[in-house]
Amino acid sequence: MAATLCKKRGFQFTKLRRRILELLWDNGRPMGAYELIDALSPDDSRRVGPPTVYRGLEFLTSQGLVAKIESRNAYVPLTHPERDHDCFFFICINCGASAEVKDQRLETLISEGAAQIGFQTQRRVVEVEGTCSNCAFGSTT
Amino acid sequence: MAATLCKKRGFQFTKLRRRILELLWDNGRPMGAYELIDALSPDDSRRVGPPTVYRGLEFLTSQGLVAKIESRNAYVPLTHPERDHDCFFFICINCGASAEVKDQRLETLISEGAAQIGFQTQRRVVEVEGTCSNCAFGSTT
DNA sequence: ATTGAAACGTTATAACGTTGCATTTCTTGA
DNA sequence: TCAAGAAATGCAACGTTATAACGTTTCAAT
Repeated sequence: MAATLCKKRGFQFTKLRRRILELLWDNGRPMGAYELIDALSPDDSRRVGPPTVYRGLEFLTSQGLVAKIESRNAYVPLTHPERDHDCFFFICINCGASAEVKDQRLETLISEGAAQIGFQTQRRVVEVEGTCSNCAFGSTT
Repeated sequence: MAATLCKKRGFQFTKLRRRILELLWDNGRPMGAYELIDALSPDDSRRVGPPTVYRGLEFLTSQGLVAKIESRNAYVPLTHPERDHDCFFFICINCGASAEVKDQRLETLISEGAAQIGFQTQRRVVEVEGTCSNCAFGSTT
């Protein structure tokens, strides 16, 4: 996991942070914070608390390793932690799969609109909800 | 309020719905559901319950009169209920003001991207967080 | 070893949203 | 006009998502 290397920005890539990131990658679709809590909590041992997970997510988000899907209160791992661009997402309302997209033109368009009203952009949230090609096919089954 | 007329799509524009919409317009910035509950509840009389407000918001949203700002769990009144386009928003993280924008090019760009991956778009969430021109000026005070 | 900062654990609680069912209001049609 | 049915609202309880407050552990650097 190249993530470990990325952590040489002077921040610790702790066991907790690694586990959260791995869970997100393994899961394949956005996970809620409490879903992560369940996944992080072995049946036998003590259950981790919400703050633990939220702090982990906050850190990973600050490093560009994870993004929150605002329209679903769920979190996804990102493929481009190097660059600090925001990503855009297509999210299937049927299967929950989310596709990360980076579109320079979209960014430009938004920045342009912002400039026109003297708005200083700090974060872009672009989430497109709909049906992915897989689920569209199977819809008549 | 032209909203009343818009209601002649065969739906009732009840007192509750009207009040919620008026509160949103009067407030000038996004309001949370529980903020609306407070505003709807006169000190003397009985307090309205969450379902009441959420149902109102759901109706107004379905009619294109209100939109939810996903990144803030808050709701804003819309200026173009006639057309069923999604709107885009610039939201000030300092003062909370939100500016509604309709940009055909942005819509086109997103639809294009969707088409490329065989994605059938149902709803677009575009929210740009940052600092509005007003707040940027005052920032050194 | 000591210490100071960062990370984590724990409990409680705030904030946001939904379910299910009872009651009221509105409409419609004899 | 009035009964029947549909739509809307009232209400209590509950579920989900997120944070506050405070204590403990870990770990790197002296």
